[in-house]
Amino acid sequence: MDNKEIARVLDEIADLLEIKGVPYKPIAYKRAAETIKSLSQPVEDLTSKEIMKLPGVGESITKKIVELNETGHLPYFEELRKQCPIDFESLLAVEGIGPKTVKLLYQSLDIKDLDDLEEMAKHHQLRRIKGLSEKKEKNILENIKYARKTTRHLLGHMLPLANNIKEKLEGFKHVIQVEVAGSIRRRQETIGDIDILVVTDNPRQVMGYFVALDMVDRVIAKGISKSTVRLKADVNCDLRVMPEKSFGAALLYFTGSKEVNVEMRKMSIKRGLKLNEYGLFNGATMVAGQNEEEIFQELGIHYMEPELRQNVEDVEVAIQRELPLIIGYHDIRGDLHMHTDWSDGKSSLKDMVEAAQDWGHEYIAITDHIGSLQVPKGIDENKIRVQMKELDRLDREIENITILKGLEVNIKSDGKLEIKEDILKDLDVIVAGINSGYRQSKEQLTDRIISAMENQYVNIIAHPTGRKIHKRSAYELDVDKIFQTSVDTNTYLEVNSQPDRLDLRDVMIKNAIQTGCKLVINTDAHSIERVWDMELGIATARRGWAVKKDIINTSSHKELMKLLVK
DNA sequence: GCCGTTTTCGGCCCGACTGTTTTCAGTCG
Repeated sequence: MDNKEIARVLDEIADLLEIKGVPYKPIAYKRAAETIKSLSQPVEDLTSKEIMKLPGVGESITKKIVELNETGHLPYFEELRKQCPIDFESLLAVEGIGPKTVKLLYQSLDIKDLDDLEEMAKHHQLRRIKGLSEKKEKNILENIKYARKTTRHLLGHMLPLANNIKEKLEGFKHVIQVEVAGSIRRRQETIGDIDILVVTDNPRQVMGYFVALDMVDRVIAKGISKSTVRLKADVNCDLRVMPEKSFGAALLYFTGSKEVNVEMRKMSIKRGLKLNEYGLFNGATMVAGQNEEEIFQELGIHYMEPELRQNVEDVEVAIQRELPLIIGYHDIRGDLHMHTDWSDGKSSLKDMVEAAQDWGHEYIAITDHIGSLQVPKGIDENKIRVQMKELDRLDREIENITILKGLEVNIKSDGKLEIKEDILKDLDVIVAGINSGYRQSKEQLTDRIISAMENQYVNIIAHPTGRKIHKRSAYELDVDKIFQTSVDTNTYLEVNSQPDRLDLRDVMIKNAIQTGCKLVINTDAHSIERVWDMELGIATARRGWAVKKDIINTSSHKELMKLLVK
């Protein structure tokens, strides 16, 4: 069983125990589920002893994980489920419904899923239950609609929207300070809602301004300290007003993650302090709160970059003061995977170069697709020579940026490259990727990538796992083998910055780096606007604990050219 | 069920908001 499935079982056990009213165990199962979810390797590959060492996993849960791995079944879980056969995930997705209400609904009306719930609500059965009411029934009916269509949104789509709202607030006279918090600040690859914090001298005015912004669809709640709106982009946005002296504590708290918050509060208690969204307190005295840095400092632990605030272990590493100095947003000096209208791109060569210059790149590689069945708009082999001359001309014409000549080539299903090799030796950068035949076996796909890496001209493996968020999962690969071959052959694995790819993803990046791999962060941009996706790739690398030296395109042009020789 | 710079037993994050609570439980973040 893979980690996701095991975590799901543990999660559901927690829900089931919660409903039965068992105290504390649900928290334990939830925590274990979180640990398994964030694991960078399959738990199947671990021994019992190793599993037991994982945070939040003890003897009892270890036994259950091993049993699941070995037999695919867990009688303990199946028994619990038989006692209450409820679709928790969908019911708990309804705003305002928690475990207690699920229990109440099940016991009084035998409600097991969203359809049951909607049926009963429509027929005004909920209001008859003691503890519920007409108002609650109406709320539930309204919220079912959102629960049904709630999907998480891509970071790449939400980040510009959040920044736009932030800018509008910054321009409003009563706003003193404003920051985007929540999962966007952690740069999580998908986002549930947008959280924004402000300091203001006039909360009422700010709230009025906020709910009237042109991107707002409707107002869900409007108060002096908190307002929630539904944006036209089909996502909720919360605005909270905080006192200036608490801004850092609030930012820390509203940035999360939840697990990190819980862990930091526990840690504060151990130090005789109390941490909440208003500050860090010693008795009644506030010892820190205006900014995040001073809170970490007072606690005597490493400052945690928002991208590193994922789980309990991150806090533990911060306590040990062993967090790495992760790559910065200005450390990247070039983009080695870009397309133009010579193939399937939308912008001209010159426009792409100028966009890259605007971003601040010192060098870029133009890597148009070779024409093939999959990429009918690709550049044909004769035209490559013409483009090469054009690139040389542009390189001379445009100052302060070096243009490298490259290509993106398809790795065929037999592992060979879809191009005659004699042309490759005249190019600076070869990006190879799988753009067809994802359905092969794990062995075949692994061998395909490995034989591409063994090709003397291939420098970069593009979007190595092929996943597309919300569309398709990563293909099955023997990643250990691929990471090792990457090290052995000086072939670099890409962190692709396209909003729905972000591939390699964070946990994989962490693993690759531990194996000794060097990576490259590329945009794979097909138009000038997408040159700015670089920020998303960097964010992903930061979440994967990458430092500057792990990423080849933090090098100068001169150093880079050495790295591109196999 | 897990865990240990108070602990192998006895705790387990915290505050705000909502609804219907007449003093608080449930939910959320």
